[in-house]
Amino acid sequence: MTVRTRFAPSPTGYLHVGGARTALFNWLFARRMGGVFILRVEDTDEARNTDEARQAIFDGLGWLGMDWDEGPGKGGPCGPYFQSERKAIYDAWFEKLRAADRVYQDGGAWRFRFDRKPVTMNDLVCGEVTIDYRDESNTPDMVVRRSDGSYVFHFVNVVDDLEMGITHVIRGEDHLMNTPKHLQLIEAFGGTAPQYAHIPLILNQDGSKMSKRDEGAAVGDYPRQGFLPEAVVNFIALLGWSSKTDEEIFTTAELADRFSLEAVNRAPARFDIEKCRWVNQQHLARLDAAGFAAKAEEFVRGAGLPVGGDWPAAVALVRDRVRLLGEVPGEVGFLLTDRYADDPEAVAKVAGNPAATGLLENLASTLPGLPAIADAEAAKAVLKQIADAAGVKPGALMFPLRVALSGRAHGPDLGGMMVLLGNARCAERINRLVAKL
RNA sequence: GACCCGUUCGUCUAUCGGUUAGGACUCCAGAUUUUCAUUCUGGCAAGAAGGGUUCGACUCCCUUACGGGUCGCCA
Repeated sequence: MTVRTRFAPSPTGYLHVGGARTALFNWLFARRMGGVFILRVEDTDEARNTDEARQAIFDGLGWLGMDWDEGPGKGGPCGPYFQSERKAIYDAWFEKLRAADRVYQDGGAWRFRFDRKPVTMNDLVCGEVTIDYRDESNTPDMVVRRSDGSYVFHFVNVVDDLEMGITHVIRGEDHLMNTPKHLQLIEAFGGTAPQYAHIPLILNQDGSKMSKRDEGAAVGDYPRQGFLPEAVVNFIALLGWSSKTDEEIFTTAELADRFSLEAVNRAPARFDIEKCRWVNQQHLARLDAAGFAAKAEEFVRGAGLPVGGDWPAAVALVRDRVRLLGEVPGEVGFLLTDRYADDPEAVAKVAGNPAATGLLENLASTLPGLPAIADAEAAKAVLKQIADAAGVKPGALMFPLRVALSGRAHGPDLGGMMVLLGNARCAERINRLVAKL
C-alpha cells in the first residue's frame, strides 16, 4: 500500500512556520516512503477565507520546494481539492450517519452521537493515548452540521481523509484531542482509520505560543530577507526532528532521505531566528560562486544598484560577510556605484587623525602614475611604499584609506577593494575624502 | 477547572540502565586578519524536585511543580 499524506490548511491568514513545518513533515514522509503528498484546501469557513491567504499557501509551499502530487492546479483522482466544492460528497456521507441514527438535531444543528466508551489511539509520536468518552461532561456530542446546512471541520476532515485514501495524518499536537472524535466518526462510517502522528507545536523564544505577528512567523517574509528556501526547510525540520547525528546542515533531498516519524520529538520547540540565520549562512556558503552571484544579483538590483562588469569579483569579495542575501546590497554598494553615503563617524575618526591627511594625499598623487594594481599583494606593496616614505607603518594608512574608498569603517579586504576600484577611482575617492577633512 | 501531552546547557538536540552526559546556535577568550566578517582553537553552560525499582537511573514507576494543548454551530 502506498503512503498518502496531506497538508490541509485553511486559507484564513498567512502561511505560518508552524503550518509550513506540518506540511514539510507530511511532504518529507511521503517522499521518504515513495508515497503521495496531497494538498487539500479546507475552506469551509466562508466568512474567514481570503484569496490572499489561499495564494500565500501556494506561494509558500512553492517557494519552499514542496510540490504536491494531487491538489489545486494539479488535479488527481480524488478531487476537487477545495472543500468548498465538495458539498455533494459530504451530503452523501451525512446520509450514512442519519441512516444509522448516529446524528440528532439540536437547535437546528446536527450532533453526532458518540459511543460512550474509552477510545484509544496509537499515535506514531505520542504513543498510546486513551480518552474516556463515558464522561459525557468532558466529551459532549459534537456538532457535525451547522443549522445553515454547512459542515464543520471534524466532519469534512474525516470524510476527505477517507475519500482521499489518506494513510498517515501528520498534524500539530493541537489536534491530539480531536483524534478520538475522528476515530469515532470513522468507526460510524465503517471506514479504516489512517495512522496518526501528532507533532509538537512551535513556541516563541520566550515559550509563549507563536502567533502570526511574531518575528519569523510568516513564511512570506523569508524570501524578502534573503533566506534560501533550502535553509528554511533545513531549519524548520530541525524543530522537533533530529537526524540523531552531529550533522545539522542538510539539503531538502538529504532530509527526504533521512526523515522518519520515529525520530520526531514530543516536546514543543522554541523558535530561534538567530540559528535560522546561521543555517542560512551555511547554505549560502555551500553555493558556488556563480550560484551565489545569481541569487545575490536579484537583491542588488532590487536595491537599485547597477550590476556592472566587475560584479562577479565584487560579490566574491563580500560573500562570506553575509548571513542573508538581503545584506549583500549594503556590503557591495560602494563597489558598484560612486553614489553611496559616508558613515559620519568613520569620517570623523579620520579627521581626528592629522597624519592621515598627508598620507592620503601622497597616495592619491602616486596612484595615477602607477601600473594598474593587479592583486592584493601589489596593493600592499603600494601602501608600504607610501607609509615607508612617511616613516610610519602601513597600518596607519589602512583605516583612512578604507574610509576613503568605502565610506565605512568596516568592510572586505582592502587590497581587493583597490584592485576592483582601479587606480584612478581610488585616487578620486581619496581626494573626495580629503576635501571633507 | 476538567481531560490530555510534555520536562537534558539560555535555545535546538544526542543518550534507548553503567558516558569525564556529546554536538550545534548564542556568548566569552585566543589565533589568523589593517578593521569587521569568515575560518580555526579553547572556554562557560544541563538531566525540574522528591520518592521508589535496581548492584547501578537522565534513562523504568509514582507524586509534586512547571510548561504546552484541548474543552465552539473556528479550523
